[in-house]
Amino acid sequence: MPPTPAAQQAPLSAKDDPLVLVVDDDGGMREAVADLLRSVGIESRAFGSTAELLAAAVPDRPGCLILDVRLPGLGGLEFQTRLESLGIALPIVFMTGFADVPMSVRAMKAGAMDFLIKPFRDQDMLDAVEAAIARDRARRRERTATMTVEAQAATLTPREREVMAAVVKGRLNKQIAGDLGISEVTVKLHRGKVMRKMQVRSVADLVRKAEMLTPEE
Amino acid sequence: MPPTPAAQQAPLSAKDDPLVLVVDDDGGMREAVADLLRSVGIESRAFGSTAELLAAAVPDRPGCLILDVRLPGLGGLEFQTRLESLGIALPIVFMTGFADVPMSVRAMKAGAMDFLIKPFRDQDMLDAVEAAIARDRARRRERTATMTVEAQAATLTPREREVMAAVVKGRLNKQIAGDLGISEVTVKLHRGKVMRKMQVRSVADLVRKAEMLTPEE
DNA sequence: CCGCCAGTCATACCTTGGTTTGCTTGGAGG
DNA sequence: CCTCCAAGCAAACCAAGGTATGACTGGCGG
Repeated sequence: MPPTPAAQQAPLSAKDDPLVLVVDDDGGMREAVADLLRSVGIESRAFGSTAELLAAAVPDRPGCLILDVRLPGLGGLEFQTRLESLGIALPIVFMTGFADVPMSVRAMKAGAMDFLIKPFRDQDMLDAVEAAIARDRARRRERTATMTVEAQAATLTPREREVMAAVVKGRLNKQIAGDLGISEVTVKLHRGKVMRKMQVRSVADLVRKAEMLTPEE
Repeated sequence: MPPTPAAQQAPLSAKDDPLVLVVDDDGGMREAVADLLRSVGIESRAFGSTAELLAAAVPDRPGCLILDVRLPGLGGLEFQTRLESLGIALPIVFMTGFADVPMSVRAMKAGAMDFLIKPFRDQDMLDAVEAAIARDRARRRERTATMTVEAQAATLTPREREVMAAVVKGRLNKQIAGDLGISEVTVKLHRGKVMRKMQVRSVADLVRKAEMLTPEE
């Protein structure tokens, strides 16, 4: 990073450092978890309820959620469902003092990273948090890439989109021209524009990018 | 299916109908589960232990495993790990009379479909089994497709493999020739063979097939 | 009303891709 | 020893991809 002036590196601890959000109605527990995380250099913010968390302006950083299952207002499991319907895919580590098997299974089936019983071993929590952060990092990378491609695809005209779809399907220019009822030159023209707008130089790369656009799976 | 003679449809109940494997040391339980499954038209086989299951010649059909956690010999969870290391990815539905949260969480983290407490509601078991079978079907489809591609790729010579990799990367024939220190005509020759052996007619299809071959993810 | 832009086409030209034919070489296996 | 095959090269040829120039239309917004 030679081009970056050293002076501007001052607020280094941000943006890409993980931030863990802790929700528990027990202040002592919040403290304990925060201390534990701090001991391994992970920053955290604590909330007494899910409402508090939703009200707060949470910075956009990789991280995870540590959630008590038994919470005032809507419980941890309902909150998990709620977050998903809001399109928030932050990995969740549950913790609780009172839990039964069906509850933990439900949480895990809904995608929770872990489900710890209080009192848990520090290392178990740290392992879970570490795994959750790693997953979130991966998810964010994936999301960023997808959004870039979507932004590029958004600049395409309807016709260009049609042509791109056909090219990705492996159709020849000649065939595409026939399908769309236009001349081959025009197809080439659209095709060229697609390649430039999608910022690829080979059909192979175009295929890979196009596959990222709300396709099969 | 007009071309298929009706007479040959006799042994219809096989090959693609689901088969559920039940392992429980309690004979009554095995009976009950088998009856339940039969009531919705799902065939099953019961075993008294994991050893028995391993010893048996299980037909290759879509299905799942219903496993008691507490088993003679190695327990259900260890068996789950064991199956995975054996490359057997049959979805597992656990059931048990005695279980704690950590045990269920461990099972779910290891990929179990569900974890039911005896006595469970019939519908819960049926839902779990249905979901497990659906997953196994999807997995088998995926696996079949991958194996087909792998079989095709296996017929490629080392050189052809190199050329294919380069083509999929989007390299031009000219560049590939330079990279490999051979002439462009030869590259075209290999390239043509690759297209035939992989049974594709467009680079787009080749890219998709190549992506299925032990790539990134 | 005018300009912009998506969309269309033609002509011409060049680059890539792809096949065929024919020939060479070197190693593995019957 | 002879055959088979992966691997290579050349010449010639045709098909497909790609670009540039220039020109026309029709709709939409200022």
